[in-house]
Amino acid sequence: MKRGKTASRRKRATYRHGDLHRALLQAGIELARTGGPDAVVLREATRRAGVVPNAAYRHFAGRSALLQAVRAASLSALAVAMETELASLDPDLSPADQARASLRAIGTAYLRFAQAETGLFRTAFSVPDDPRGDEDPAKAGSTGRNPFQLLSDALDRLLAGGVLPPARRAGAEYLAWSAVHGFAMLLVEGPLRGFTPEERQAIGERLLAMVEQGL
Amino acid sequence: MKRGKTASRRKRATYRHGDLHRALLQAGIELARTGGPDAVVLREATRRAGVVPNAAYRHFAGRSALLQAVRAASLSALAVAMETELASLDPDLSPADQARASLRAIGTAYLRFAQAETGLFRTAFSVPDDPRGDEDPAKAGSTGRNPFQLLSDALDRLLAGGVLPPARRAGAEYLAWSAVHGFAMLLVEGPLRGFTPEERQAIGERLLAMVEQGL
DNA sequence: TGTACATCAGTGAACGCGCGTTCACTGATGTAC
DNA sequence: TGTACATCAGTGAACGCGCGTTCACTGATGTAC
Repeated sequence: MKRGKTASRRKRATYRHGDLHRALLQAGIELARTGGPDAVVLREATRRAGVVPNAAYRHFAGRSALLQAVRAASLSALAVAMETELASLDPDLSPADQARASLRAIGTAYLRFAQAETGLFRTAFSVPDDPRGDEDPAKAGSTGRNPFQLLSDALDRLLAGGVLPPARRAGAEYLAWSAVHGFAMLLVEGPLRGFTPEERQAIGERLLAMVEQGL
Repeated sequence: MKRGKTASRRKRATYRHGDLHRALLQAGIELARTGGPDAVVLREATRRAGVVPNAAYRHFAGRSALLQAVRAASLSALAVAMETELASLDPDLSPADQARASLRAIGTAYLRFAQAETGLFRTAFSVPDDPRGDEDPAKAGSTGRNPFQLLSDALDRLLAGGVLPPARRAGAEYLAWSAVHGFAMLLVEGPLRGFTPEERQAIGERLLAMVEQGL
């Protein structure tokens, strides 16, 4: 039986792998998707790539370098989810309504991503990483903005639309982020795991309303 | 050099330990305090208790049983922190102000605990555990109420004081909890680790104001 | 008050596990002549 | 167009590590007589 190692290594036509860096990253993402950051294990990634364990060291400095790359990919996937949600907004709204809608879209995308891609979500935020001024494009979506920047943009629109008083703009990212992040964490790996989809949806909407109201 | 094992085992006057159950739990709590849930390692706990590894099995079914006990203790410690904060409130306030103050006290205690006892905080919420209807006294504070129940009590007071409209009472726990929990997580093991104490304090206060306003 | 004995808390030794990482190697590839 | 050769991606074997857990044991304690 023992598949994997031997089997997939046989499959390779050539002695060289071809694109091992990519394959390892892909395997790492798959591991994170299933089991979160702790599941990103060097040996398992090489197994999935059909390669001997130490081969990974030609492409990554070590396990933590691989994990780092997987984290960047997770953040990028979240950014893409936000961008997709934003793109679906009605462009004919007034600036103020547009701004409100985009903040909700960011929040909705965040909660959806956390629930649909739990492992990647947990991986994305598993390690400290100050979002202020982080311009790594590997963490961005297709607009080149990372999740934190997309949230900031939405808040800027609220300010411009006259919805958010200037005095409350500074640091508003952290208030909105905290609320949505907390709910996501409680749902995803916390005590609210048992919530039904209906409960999740209902509380999620009320949470976004609370943020909009309370900001 | 090699201290610990030999040294502390020698210290024991009698062949029997005396209160190994307690000692293991205490060691587990200490480990969690320093390194979070993953740091609760059976062998290390027995080492600290000055006992051979398998001795733990007389008192706990296995590692996960020990971790479970440590989690309960962490929740209990959080409940106590909340109770302490509540006890310091001015009793002469109007019911409405009293209610508002107690919700803030709960939130403040939560954020303080997360920052002062990061390891225990992370341990407390590391595993799913539906708070609804969990009456385990090991998770409660000295009033017999666990953290979730203390939050519910505060919201009930807001309702009774006429601050919170009845239609918004149901599920309000999850809105308040999410906001505070999210901020705590981002501070404690997330991207906001780099915040200064001043930033933490300022954003924390605004967050609690947002919840009060937006509920 | 003294002794035999059952209980069971803690011992000592050993397992198998999968991990990250290091070493000296081999052989496919692409480049210089 | 053909050949020698340097490069370096992937191999094979091995480390040391700490973990959770199981086994057959031993000896301190407290109870029954």
